[in-house]
Amino acid sequence: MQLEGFFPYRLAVVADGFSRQLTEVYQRDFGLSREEWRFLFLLADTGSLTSRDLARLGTLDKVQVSRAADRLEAKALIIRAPSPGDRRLKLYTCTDAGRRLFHEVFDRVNAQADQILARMSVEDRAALERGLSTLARATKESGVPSPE
Amino acid sequence: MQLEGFFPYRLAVVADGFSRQLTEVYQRDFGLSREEWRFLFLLADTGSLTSRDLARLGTLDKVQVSRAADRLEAKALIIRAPSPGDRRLKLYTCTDAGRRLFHEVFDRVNAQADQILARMSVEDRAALERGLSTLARATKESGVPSPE
DNA sequence: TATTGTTATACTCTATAACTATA
DNA sequence: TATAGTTATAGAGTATAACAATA
Repeated sequence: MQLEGFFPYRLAVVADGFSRQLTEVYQRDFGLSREEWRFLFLLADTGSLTSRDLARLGTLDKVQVSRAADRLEAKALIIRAPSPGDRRLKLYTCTDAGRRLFHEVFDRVNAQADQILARMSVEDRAALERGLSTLARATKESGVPSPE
Repeated sequence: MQLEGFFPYRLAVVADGFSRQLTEVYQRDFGLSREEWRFLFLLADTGSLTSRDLARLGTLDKVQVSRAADRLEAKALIIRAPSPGDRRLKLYTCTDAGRRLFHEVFDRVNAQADQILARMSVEDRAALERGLSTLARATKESGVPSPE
């Protein structure tokens, strides 16, 4: 067994290489961290979300959410307010500037992703989608001891 | 476009989740860093490799190689010697203890990976392999401005 | 002069735990 | 008491540059 042929290694290297192409765009060109980018992404097209929603939907923990919120608030891209129902929770809303920036960044990131994915045939992309979805399910089922 | 459906996000999350299951084994149970693990992997079944080989084959830079070598040498898992041909280069060789440890770790890591992959059908695994290979090629071709 | 391996440094990320305020 | 958000801290990882040895 060679390292290059070892599936886990290939997955890690390919995912990292692909991710790096996109990270460069939102980080270098727009000064957004990965957490800020995910945060904006989730908020841009919804009304408001709580920290809990953001953490769950964006695969972030509460510390990451809190710190990303600090920076996004300082840039006036989001508004942070106590949640009416339960005042321990915070409710986040995108500002117009936040929405505008997100769409600008999204176009650039998406274009970069498409530039890569367009080099694959439709069949290969479909295979990747399918394989990725089933791997996601398998990983989740294996990590969380499945109910029997 | 939802974040959960955004391909780059899904790829990053799935790859990270899968990797984490394996990292735990070689890190928590055997105290190996990712660099040490890759280093041992490359060396276990070959005679000797130079730093340059290890860097290229293991997607590591020269600093990572040098530091991983420090730790592996301290554990007596590898031997480091100047390369006869060009004495600026170092030549690394696995000790018997290194080989033994590698195979022990490999069995455990592989079992963990199989536990996840076995939850996928043969077809889904084939799709994943195919998709991953073509994505690797597409990413490489896109990153390195292709010769025209 | 250029390259290799090493060392140094600063920066970011990650994980964890304490702290506060609300419930 | 339990939970949410914040803040603090230590450790790991990353990127870059300086440096000595060799070519």
